[in-house]
Amino acid sequence: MGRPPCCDKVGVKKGPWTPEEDIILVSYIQENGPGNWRAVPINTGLMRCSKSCRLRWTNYLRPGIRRGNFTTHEEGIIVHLQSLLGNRWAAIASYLPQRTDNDIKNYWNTHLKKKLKKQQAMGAIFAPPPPPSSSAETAANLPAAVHLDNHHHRYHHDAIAASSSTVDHGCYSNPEITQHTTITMRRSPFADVAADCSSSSYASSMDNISRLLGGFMKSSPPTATDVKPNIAVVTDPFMSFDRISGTGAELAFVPGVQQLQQQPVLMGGISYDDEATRQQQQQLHHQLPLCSIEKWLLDEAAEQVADLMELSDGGCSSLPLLY
DNA sequence: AACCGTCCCAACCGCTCTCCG
DNA sequence: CCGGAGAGCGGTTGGGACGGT
Repeated sequence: MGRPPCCDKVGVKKGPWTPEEDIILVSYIQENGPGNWRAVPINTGLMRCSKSCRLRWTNYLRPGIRRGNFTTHEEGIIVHLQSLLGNRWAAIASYLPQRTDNDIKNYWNTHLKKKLKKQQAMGAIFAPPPPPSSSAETAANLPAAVHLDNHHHRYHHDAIAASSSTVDHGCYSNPEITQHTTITMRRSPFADVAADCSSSSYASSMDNISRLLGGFMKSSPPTATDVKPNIAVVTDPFMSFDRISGTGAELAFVPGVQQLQQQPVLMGGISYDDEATRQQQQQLHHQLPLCSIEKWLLDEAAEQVADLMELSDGGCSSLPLLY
């Protein structure tokens, strides 16, 4: 233990970021892409530690961040995922690419926790809802009305997290599978440029500094079209919950529609185009019943994929990106 | 108007994970 | 395999905004 905090150095500035600092940071990332955070303060002259730069970028400056009030739909997703995954905010955030884990965490701590407590006190405990396909009935049962305003959902499932979560949700009936398997999906820092940002504070009023810098996406960071070939759309919704032995496997998927491109799903250096592997995974799926929350999410995902396709057809430049 | 308490969120802290030599 | 460095994640906090008295 004991590595000294990176921000303990003398001369390292703390506290709120100024617009000038933001612009410097964004300009640098525009040129060099995100990553290698250690080099950022050195090369930019920012008196900030690398961590602070990364945080500022991921939580505030990166394109596509949606600010402002959470929709009831987003609330619903957060509540369900929290019960499923526990306080794994990064995992939850991967379902809401326009929101940062920090935002979700804050929203949970300041709003949803209270809201749930209140509801529980009133005896109205959130129960896993039936799939939304049952329309009006479903809407009544959901903690929040479902508005499909988030077009770019990617679905993340972490079986380990779910099974080891302190929240006993009772979704997984096969402990052997849940114990040894994991899937991790990460949102791209470049995803969802087309988010509509409503904002009020400094940084929000800047509407993301990146927007001020018109051609932000022009250089090294992967663009939507750059990355698009790595997105595999999986027809079988069960595919989406692949259980792969080991850790660190990353799989991109959008369940419920035809495969858009015949590309291997290559995430984190692991390719899933191998047919034998695929079949093994499918076998695992069929051993593993989905809980209602997962079903709900999958059904919802199918609808969102339709939105997604519409968007991409409609010339939207910000398809979900994965890395 | 001044004070006080509460709320909210951006940012920090510290731990864990992952990668690489 | 091991250790160090960097990156990522979740919990916590500081302080500004806001509302009530």
